[in-house]
Amino acid sequence: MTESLKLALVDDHDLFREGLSFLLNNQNSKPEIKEVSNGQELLDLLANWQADIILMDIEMPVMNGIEASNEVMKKYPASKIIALSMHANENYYSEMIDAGAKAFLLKNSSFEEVQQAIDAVMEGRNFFSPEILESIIANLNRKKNQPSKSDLTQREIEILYNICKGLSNQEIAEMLFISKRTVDKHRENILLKTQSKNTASLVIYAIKNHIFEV
Amino acid sequence: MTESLKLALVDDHDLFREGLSFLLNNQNSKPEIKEVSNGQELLDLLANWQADIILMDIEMPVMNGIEASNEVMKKYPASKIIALSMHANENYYSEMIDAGAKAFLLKNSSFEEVQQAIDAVMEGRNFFSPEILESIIANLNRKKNQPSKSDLTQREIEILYNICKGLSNQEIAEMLFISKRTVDKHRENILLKTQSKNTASLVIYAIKNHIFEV
DNA sequence: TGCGCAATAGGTATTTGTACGTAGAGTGTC
DNA sequence: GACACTCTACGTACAAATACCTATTGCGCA
Repeated sequence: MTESLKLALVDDHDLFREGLSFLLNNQNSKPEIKEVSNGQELLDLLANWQADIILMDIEMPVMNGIEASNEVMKKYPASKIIALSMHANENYYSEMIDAGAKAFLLKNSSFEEVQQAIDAVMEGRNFFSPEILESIIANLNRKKNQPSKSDLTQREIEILYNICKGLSNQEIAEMLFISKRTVDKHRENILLKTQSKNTASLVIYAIKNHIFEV
Repeated sequence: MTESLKLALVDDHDLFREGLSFLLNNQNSKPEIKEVSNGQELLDLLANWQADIILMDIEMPVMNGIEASNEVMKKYPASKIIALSMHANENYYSEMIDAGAKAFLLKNSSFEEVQQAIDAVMEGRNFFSPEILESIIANLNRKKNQPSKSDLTQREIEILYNICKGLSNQEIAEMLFISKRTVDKHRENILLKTQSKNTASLVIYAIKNHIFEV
């Protein structure tokens, strides 16, 4: 008899996890399932139990799916990670794929798609929800038309984060022990890089790009 | 033999719905379950099939849970609505309760809590996730300490919306065919009412209060 | 060793936002 | 008819943000 599939479920929404776990348990081929509610718990789990497949949410407290995937792939490069996201957000899937995810599903996928994704990654293939594929194609076209301006430095992200918290340049300067003029300059550069024209669009950018959470 | 419980599941995330439906189906008392993916579909469904309990998501396309609850309670006042939300957002639950919801669960509740909520509403009681209760208490204290300043007029919401889109007061004035000084004044009033100190916090407020979507 | 880049900082000018006044016209309500 | 509230608008002043300059330091990479 072959060993059953070992499957880790990583999601902070207990109800979602419970439901999915139940669905997975009621297939013909019963996998061995372990549930955890964030990336840190996953790493703790994997220390003693090697998963074949990891179904991983992205937005999670303590350690999110992107960090967790990076860590997992460093330590266990053979892991098959299937990302489970709420939204077809451009940044999410590119970061998750960079981090080593083999498949990307939306939470409004059907369970059939989950099964397809599992089959695919077990055979070494990739799998993406149709919505994700659309979004990837759309992005490819966009990126060809305009040079990438969207990578902020760590310092710039820090400044932007504090802008979103409602701090003025003066206040940010005091907090970071640098001159207000330096913050002015950073802010100017951030506006340029993000192609925003004022504070309001800056904040929207920060939220869309998960630099600031509401 | 008593009739089985009639239960409507309203959520745009198929996978979540499938999982929950499966869990509900595997209890001792099997309810009759119908699934729909937004408020409009729910109303269509109820026209021919009266549900005892409606498990309803809040954030949904086409028609969200708040609008849907309002409509449902107008037409079928005996309905027992259990709200299922992603976040413990103050505005959400107060609006859902206003709209007639009898219980409020978070999606990181356990399935046991779902069962408790169903039992509670069937007996005419209310049920809230512990996190929601905490949040309600916290809000009560806040509201007692400071007079309510948070209701913006329609015009103010319109101005705020356009601020979030990155428009300057001048541009908003031109768009609405009013003086820039009037927009200045509106903006000032909005800052006051929302207790924000600048554009950045204003945008955050707008997003938190669903005046602007990212 | 030279190059690019991130982080720092200043000069200067203009635009935009914030703050505190006042006030009329319109609407709905008690 | 008095009152409350919204939308409109202006005066004035100061604070903050935006725009376009230059420039030094340090660090890593080719």
